[in-house]
Amino acid sequence: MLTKAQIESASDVAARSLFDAIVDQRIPPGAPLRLKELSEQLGMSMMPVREAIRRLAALDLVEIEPRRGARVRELSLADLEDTYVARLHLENIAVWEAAQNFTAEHGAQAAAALAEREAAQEAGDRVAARDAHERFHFAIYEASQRTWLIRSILPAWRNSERYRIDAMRHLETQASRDHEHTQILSALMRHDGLEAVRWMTNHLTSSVRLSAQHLIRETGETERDIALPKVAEVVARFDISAGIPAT
Amino acid sequence: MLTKAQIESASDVAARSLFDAIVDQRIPPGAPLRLKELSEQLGMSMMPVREAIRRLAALDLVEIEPRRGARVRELSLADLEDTYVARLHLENIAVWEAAQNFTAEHGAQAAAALAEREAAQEAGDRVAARDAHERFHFAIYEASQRTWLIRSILPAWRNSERYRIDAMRHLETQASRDHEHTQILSALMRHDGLEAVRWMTNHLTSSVRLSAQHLIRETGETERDIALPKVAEVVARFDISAGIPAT
DNA sequence: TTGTGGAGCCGTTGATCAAATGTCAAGATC
DNA sequence: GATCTTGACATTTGATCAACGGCTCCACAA
Repeated sequence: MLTKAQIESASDVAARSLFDAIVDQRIPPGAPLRLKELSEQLGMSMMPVREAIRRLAALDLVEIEPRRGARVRELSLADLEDTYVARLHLENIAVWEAAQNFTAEHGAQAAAALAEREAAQEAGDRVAARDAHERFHFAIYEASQRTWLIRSILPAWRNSERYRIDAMRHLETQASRDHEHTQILSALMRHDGLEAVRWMTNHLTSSVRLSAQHLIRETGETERDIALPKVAEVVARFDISAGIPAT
Repeated sequence: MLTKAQIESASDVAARSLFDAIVDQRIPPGAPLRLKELSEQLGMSMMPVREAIRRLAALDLVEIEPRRGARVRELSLADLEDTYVARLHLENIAVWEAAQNFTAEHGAQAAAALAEREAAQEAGDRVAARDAHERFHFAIYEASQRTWLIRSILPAWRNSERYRIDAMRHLETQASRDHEHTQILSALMRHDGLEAVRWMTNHLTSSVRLSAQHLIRETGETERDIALPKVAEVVARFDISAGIPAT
């Protein structure tokens, strides 16, 4: 029990609200974010809204032009590809290092988040599902104990959330993703870093393919295959380096 | 020539000014950042200062406690080690991928920044030297064309700047660092990714050792060796993955 | 096509509100 | 009698608000 609920400042509310609205595309890509309009909607002054927008700009979800205001960054296949290439690099490193230090407590936290995600999914609460999903992944990365590495993951993660909207709605893909999640987790509990990396790579690769298909259907952007590193190549990098003698 | 100098907002000025002051330790670790005090010093209102502080908090240079204000994050050997482990991972990937796409123009930009850095060093202008150094490294990373990867490097980079203060003052270490810089650049111009990674790893490893020595001397923190991955191990990871057949 | 005027909007300001801490004195306890 | 605890008050400081000033863009006319 919390002795005192951590107060949520007006700009916290605004930032959360705007983030959800952008990720759910209730505010579509390219749309301008008018301070006055948003402050009236949220029942607060312009300043907290302004600060919230700056925070989202730090995550590159919105673009700010000086004296011109902010607008939601456009989505593109190139940005999607770039985002997932970064995630593949960063999150595989985190998972690899997490495998060595993974404790039962890490496992419990991750499993709890996973359960919450599925419950929220059942209940149709997309925001809660997204939140729990993020907690699952980062509970895993926490085990790597690489603070700066974990921090560097967050912006790309948040950006990729913009592409996941609706792309994951179908039940069969959802089941397959749940399978990947549990496989990653169980590999980590066995301290099998290589297997965890393998499943993580599969997880991200299948995510980006679904997102790309959805984006192409939705926006009519020219269809092309996204250029990701091969799964075998990614995994091999970790596999072999494990056998290097410590000079 | 710029057709019109990009106007610099008050918060831009404040952010730059505070960043320099923190990195140069004119505002020491642990010191509180009082809005009123700083706004008077900088000759502006509290709000731009507040925004600048929030920006620095996004880089984790300062810590914000709600309703309590901000203070400069403390330095520690653990944080130093963590920062450089992240940098080793991230910047080696960037350099590796940069090698493939490196053009003469990238090389020219990087070389120019390097020259500026040495000139500023001669002139004793530490801020300009730091700025040029950052431009050199990021000119290289730009060649990787991995936007999100490059973005994720910046926070850890900026954090490591806090530890470099004065540690690099001696001429002989400076000369050795210049050598490393030119070796990285020339390897990239030859598209020799492996050699570039090797020099980058040396570069970061020697940087972190100098910074650690300085920190131990300065703060009297318990001396211990920092735990970094072995150079051979880091390099081998890239070496071998290059030979993986593209399935 | 180019110049001008007006409307809209952002960035900044100074003032106000509210929370948190430090101070100080009175009372309780040893 | 000395020390610690407790509670209210005052002060400091961050968070928010409403208004001002200046820049940008668009429409319209020459």
